[in-house]
Amino acid sequence: MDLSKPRGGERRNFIERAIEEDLASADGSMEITTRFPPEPNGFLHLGHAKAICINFGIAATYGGVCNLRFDDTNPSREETRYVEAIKEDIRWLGFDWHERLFFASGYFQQLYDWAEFLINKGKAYVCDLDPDEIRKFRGTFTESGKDSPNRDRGVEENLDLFRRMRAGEFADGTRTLRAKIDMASPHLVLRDPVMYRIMKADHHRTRDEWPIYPMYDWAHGQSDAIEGISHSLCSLEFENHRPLYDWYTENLELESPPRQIEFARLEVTYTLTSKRKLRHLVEEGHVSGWDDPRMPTLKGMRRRGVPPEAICNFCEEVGVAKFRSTIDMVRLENAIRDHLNPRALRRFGVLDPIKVVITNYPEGQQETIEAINNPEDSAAGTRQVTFSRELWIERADFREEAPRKFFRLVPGREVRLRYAYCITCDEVVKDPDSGEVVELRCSYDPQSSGGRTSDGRKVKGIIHWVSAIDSFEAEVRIYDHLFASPRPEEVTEGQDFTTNLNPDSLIVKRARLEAALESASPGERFQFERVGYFTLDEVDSGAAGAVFNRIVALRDSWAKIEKRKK
RNA sequence: UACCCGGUGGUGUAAUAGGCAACACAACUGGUUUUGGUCCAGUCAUUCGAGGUUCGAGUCCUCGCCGGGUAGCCA
Repeated sequence: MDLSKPRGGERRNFIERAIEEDLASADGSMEITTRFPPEPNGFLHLGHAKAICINFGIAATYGGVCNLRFDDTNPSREETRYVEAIKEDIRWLGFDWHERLFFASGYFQQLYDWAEFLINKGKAYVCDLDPDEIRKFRGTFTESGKDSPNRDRGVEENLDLFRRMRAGEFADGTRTLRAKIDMASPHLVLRDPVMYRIMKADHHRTRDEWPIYPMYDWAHGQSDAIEGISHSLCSLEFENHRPLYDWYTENLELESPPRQIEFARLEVTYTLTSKRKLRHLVEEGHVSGWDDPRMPTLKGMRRRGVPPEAICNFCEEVGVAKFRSTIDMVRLENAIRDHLNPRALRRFGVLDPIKVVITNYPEGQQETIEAINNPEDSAAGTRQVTFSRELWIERADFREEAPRKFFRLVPGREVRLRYAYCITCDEVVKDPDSGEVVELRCSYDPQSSGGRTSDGRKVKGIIHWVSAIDSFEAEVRIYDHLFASPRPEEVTEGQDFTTNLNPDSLIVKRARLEAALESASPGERFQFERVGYFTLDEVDSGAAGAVFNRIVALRDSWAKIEKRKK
């Protein structure tokens, strides 16, 4: 996907259509500017990726820019470390805000001045009600609210009180500045919303400069306006706030106010995109951290080995709409495979090794065999793999009793070892106590070099293998969905969403990998043939040995057949 | 019960000024293949309901039905 490519002839989503209408009616005088406005109180996840792709993508499509603006209006939970982490994640995804890095806290003075402007116009007042009283005065869905006793304070008194709020004269929570709109409005958000609250907290950027902080509604639209945002794209939960968003820009008498357009946030099966719940998983130790490869956080997916391009392609493919949909996780997995298939170098990795001895292959002998690095890309070249008398193959590629359509190794049957020889299983050696198969004694057809039979007989089964001589042992982590349920948030009453966690979301294997993998470096992604895509775990690989993460499995139609039979 | 927003195959997203419901994924068939991968071909919906306007409605109007959101000094 190329986000910078104008989509002239292509289909547009409802946001693009709205923008094109605005562009047309502005008659050349409008420049498209968007913004991605995270609150620095947590790490970015898959849901944010969609917002990032939309905002940066739209800007690129229409030749505009996208600002990165931290919405840091609530110091009680925001930290600089999140600012840095968020910047890193956005860059990793492949987007660049250039010099357009902003903070809502950078506008505190302008916001304050605007507040006085509204007070002077008689459109804002200082209210002495406490939070509980404000709630009671607000009324309900069906009953209108009651005016605050302070609603008709004079301008001078309001100004005086507001300045004293700003000077820090009052205790936290004792007063607010509220917009004077309409306590009888059917839109609850318009019933004299709070603009400022008193909060003597240490702000990550302005420290103790301000004892009052603007509310989201008062800060966001105005920040948009200051930055010249043309289209403020946000998720559906802000739809109810749009009348207020517009009220502020109207009453501030701003020219060319930004237009807010809401879209449905990304929802994916078998996972969650709730900051609060993800935090719970981390804090309760259900995962190893924010970067646990099973987490839908960008840090987690990065460590897992998911290519950022796949995430962007996925976001593009699933589209943008106002319908609250849930995307099937297989779509993400597919996007990952689609991106990796033409790129990832092929290697052999045996996850669950079982020893094979080629009884008619001379002891001590070995040979090197050429293997293709990527059949999808001839430029990727070839590599040498070692063949020897003792090999490892996948336990799943052997059955004592072959089910129907099982093409792999079975006593008395022949399979091809990819790029090497055809072998026949002659004998099964078991552990006398456990009955477990510990070794397969096979014979090879010396005429079948490269897997081609000299007599033209067909050998349908083909399996991967590694030599016992130069393969090495490594830990391989097989990840599955973090949750066993497609909709983890749906729980029977009295239960917690963690009851939906998938107990098998991580399975650790002691694998045997081909020698070429020993030089794997962080960030490289491989396809272990017939198994899946893997990458080196940057955190846990070390002197004690390599650790590989499975990014995603290969499609497995044999598994599908077997599942269907049950 | 007030207000706001939605409803197109199994899942999503489309459908230029109303003009043959398209694309992708999933599923199922089959083909190719030294990865049971990839790739290729085929099958799979009368658009929530009822009226109305119109030569013609997924698109426009009316009335319903169903789903989501909103009563933080969170964002």
